Amino acid sequence: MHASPPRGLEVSHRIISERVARLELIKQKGVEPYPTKFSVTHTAAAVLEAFESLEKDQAAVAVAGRLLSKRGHGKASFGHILDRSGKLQAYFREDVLGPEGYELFGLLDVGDIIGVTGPVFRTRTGEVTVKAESVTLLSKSLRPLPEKWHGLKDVETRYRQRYVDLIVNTEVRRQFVLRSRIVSTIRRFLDSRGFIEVETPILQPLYGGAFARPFVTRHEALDMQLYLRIADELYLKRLLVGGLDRVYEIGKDFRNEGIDRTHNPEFTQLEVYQAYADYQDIMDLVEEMLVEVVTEVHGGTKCKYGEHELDFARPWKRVSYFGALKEAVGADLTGSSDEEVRALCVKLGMDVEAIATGKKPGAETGRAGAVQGGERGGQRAEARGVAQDGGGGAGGPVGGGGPGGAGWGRTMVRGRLLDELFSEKAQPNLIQPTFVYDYPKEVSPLAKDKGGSPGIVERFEPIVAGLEVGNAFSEQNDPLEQARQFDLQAQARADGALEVQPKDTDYLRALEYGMAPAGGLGLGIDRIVMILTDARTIRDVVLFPQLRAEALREEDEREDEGGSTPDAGA
RNA sequence: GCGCCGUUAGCUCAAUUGGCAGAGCAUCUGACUCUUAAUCAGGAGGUUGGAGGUUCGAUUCCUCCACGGCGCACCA
Repeated sequence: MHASPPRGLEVSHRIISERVARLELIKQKGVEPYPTKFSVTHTAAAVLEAFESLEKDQAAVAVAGRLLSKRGHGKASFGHILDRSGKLQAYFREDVLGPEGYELFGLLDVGDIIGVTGPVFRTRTGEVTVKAESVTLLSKSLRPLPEKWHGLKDVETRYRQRYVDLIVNTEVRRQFVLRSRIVSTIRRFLDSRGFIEVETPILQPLYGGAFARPFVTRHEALDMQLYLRIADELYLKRLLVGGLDRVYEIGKDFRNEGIDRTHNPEFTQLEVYQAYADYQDIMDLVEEMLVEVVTEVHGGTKCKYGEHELDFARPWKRVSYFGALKEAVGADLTGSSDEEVRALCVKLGMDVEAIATGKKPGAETGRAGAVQGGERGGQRAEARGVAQDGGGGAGGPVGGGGPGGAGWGRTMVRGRLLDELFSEKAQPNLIQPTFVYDYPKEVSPLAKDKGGSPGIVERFEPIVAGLEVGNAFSEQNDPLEQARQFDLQAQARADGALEVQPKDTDYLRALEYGMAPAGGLGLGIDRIVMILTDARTIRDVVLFPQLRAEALREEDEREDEGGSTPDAGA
């Protein structure tokens, strides 16, 4: 499907007209082409499974699905039908169906949805087949399916018309079934541990819990502006205050940012909060949960992703943030000064000034891709906002004109450079499932300080195949400290940092009642599904990825179709 | 937002240096009662994504536009 549909439509229109003509013939025969119901006894897979006994008993089965192929041989034909479980061959004979029945079969097109009843047998070539004693048209198809051999490859059409993609590309179908199993396994895992699934507002008067520009919408009756949530975090932690000690939510977050191979504007995120736990407990939780998920979909802890053979077996590698950095750049930057970090970056050929001022060309890459779905609450991001003291975008909190690329404040350069170093040098090497823990405080203001380690917070990210798939920490539950962080953010906001969330005074009020110590986690479901289904782009694990509007000329098509009526089937 | 690449029949793809736009599958007609990329014979199907330009002549070269892919930026 390309922008304008022109000539091609004339042809497809011809094929459609032929099918419409056959549809009319079917109606003239008194056959209802769109009946309401068909009683199915077996799926295709069930027939294959139970073949031996079905054949012995000569039991008639009733199967239904889409007719994928027709191979006519005069007074007999073969065809395959596809249902939710797979494909099954059917055999149609005139002497069984009768002249009327066989004639009706002749009016069927590949793509029609039909029901077939009859006994099963094995053909001379060994394929389990239903011998049709009756055929029922269940839905007439008017559009031709893509070619049987090469299938549908055009990615644009595959995304725009996912329904066609799902019909003809079995691998795509399998992938989305797997996605569903991954999510249900996660639910089962958490449910069995006493977590309850909750639903918090998607339409929010104040957005928060991450550092991102939101989508803005409007409630007419209330006459107020609302935002689509960018994270669930602040609402879920309110529930901890309320005494729901183990909660989780799986839902869509919306971030008004660029689209690329790892970012869709709406994406699915799991957030989990467990009272009386810290980030170490959450690490265990993540390990155990993913082992269960991977085992469910792959039958073991191993999984291929691109060139890599991943193994999710416990225990995962655990490496501190500065340890990973040291391994990557050969220098221990723990407690390093701004100048030391800067000097190292210069030595490594990084454009320090550009990074520091937020204008670096062509860097900052690793982190970007990493987090969709991965990073929960955006602790780091908030930190960033806090640090911004200059430069960037002007205007209101939302929807201002600028790109939001405010310059990095002098106080924040170290954190920014560290992050850059980590994304560029350390993260890409972390292929096997790894926990990177103990992050610099500069980039994690909602996490709790690590006792005895100034400047470090209790936070970790699970990294798989070089991608951040989540973000977790021991939650900040000191209301006064949290208020200080909010005030710092307000400062950054005033300085023009578009992505910084507004101060959420109700959230602070909640914390003031007292929130149990807790560990929290955000896990990017899309990212997890990508890894477990060996998908290269997020669009392959999102059923209907966001695309620009298609130039559909529906009216024109309709008019054209009304035109000539080919001699087909007459 | 920027750069590069792409868009040819319903689908998958060809087309020498600018010289009559092709194939396979699908479709249509005919034959065929165990085929399975069924087979055999015959036919139809195109304003090469859109609009301009250069040229005797444009799928091919140039400009603009639309959509997509990749990269960058943004961001998670």
